[in-house]
Amino acid sequence: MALLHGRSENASELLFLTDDQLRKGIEAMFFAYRGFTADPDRILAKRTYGRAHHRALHFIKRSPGTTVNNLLAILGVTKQSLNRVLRTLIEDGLVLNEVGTRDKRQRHLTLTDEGLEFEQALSNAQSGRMRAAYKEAGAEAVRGFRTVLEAMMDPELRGHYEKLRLGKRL
Amino acid sequence: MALLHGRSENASELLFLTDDQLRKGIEAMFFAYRGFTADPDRILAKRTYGRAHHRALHFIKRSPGTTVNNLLAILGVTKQSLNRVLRTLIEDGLVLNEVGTRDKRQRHLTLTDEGLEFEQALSNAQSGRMRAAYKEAGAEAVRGFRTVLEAMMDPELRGHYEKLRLGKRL
DNA sequence: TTGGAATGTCAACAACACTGACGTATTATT
DNA sequence: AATAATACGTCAGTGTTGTTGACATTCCAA
Repeated sequence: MALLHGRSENASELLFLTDDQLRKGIEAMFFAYRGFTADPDRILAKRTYGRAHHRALHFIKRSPGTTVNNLLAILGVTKQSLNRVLRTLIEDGLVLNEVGTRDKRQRHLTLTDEGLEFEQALSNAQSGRMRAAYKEAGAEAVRGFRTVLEAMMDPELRGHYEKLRLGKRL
Repeated sequence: MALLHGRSENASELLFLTDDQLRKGIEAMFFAYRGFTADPDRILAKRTYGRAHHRALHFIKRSPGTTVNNLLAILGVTKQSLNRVLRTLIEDGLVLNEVGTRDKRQRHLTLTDEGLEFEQALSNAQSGRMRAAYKEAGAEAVRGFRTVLEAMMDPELRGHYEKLRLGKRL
């Protein structure tokens, strides 16, 4: 009896690992990511910008003075792809590109006032929906949300995420 | 005193709604989504397929016999965009395109045996990581994960998600 | 001084999205 | 029966974002 009970308890405990549950999680990620990007996308479209511009602005704001190489590692794209995006942002006066003082090969990236303003508009749009979702779901659900997301990251990317979590200067 | 206590309790309860917490959530979504798509992307690249093919295969498997219009609503793309993907999948013998019996204007989409096999390979790759994340995070975290994701969806898309959750015939 | 690292740029290409226009069945409405 | 609406497919053009590959420049370090 104890054995049977143990078995059934084990089964119910692992019920969240069934194929059906995993598929629901996959679909939830798909649909939620659409919502996640929908609001900033609308703002970006007005400027002929795309998500790549948003991502660059976000991480430059998060780590002001970051180098191109660091940004490449975080974004996970080629330098050619990032360069195209950075060039337009610099040309449009949203990003500042300064030659490094210690190592003059490096370029330090910072947001201009206009860049900060635009990033804020994007951030507000995106975090507005996130805040509503957090509020609706509650603190405990949010903890679970973040726990699962962190477990889904590539270890290497998790490194970048953790670093950013430390809350460097803004 | 009671008032002050009430205030402080309220503040700690809402600590998960700070700008910093929201930003962490945004970054978690970004990095996790990269991990979410990384494994299937590797398989797709071998065939000159992309994520669009994966999504089409996934939802055709999920709702066999679905129509093009229904798929368009779920995927949220234009018919031109979907058509390009469907055409290659049909040409390659992964998807079956059958004229409707009740309404001959409609085309019913189904996976062939080869399509099922390929979709399974993609699904295995993707749910492998998801399973590991679920296992690591635990059942309660997974509940929270899904709760927040569902709250982040567009209401219209949540409708599609809910329908799919009902678990139609496979 | 030489090698390598960091950065930038040019060109070509592919996936995937978009708009707009048009054609063809088929079904629904009047 | 004529007309309108629906479902689907297709052609053409455009834009964003990613990729490779090749090459130049600048600068640090051995």
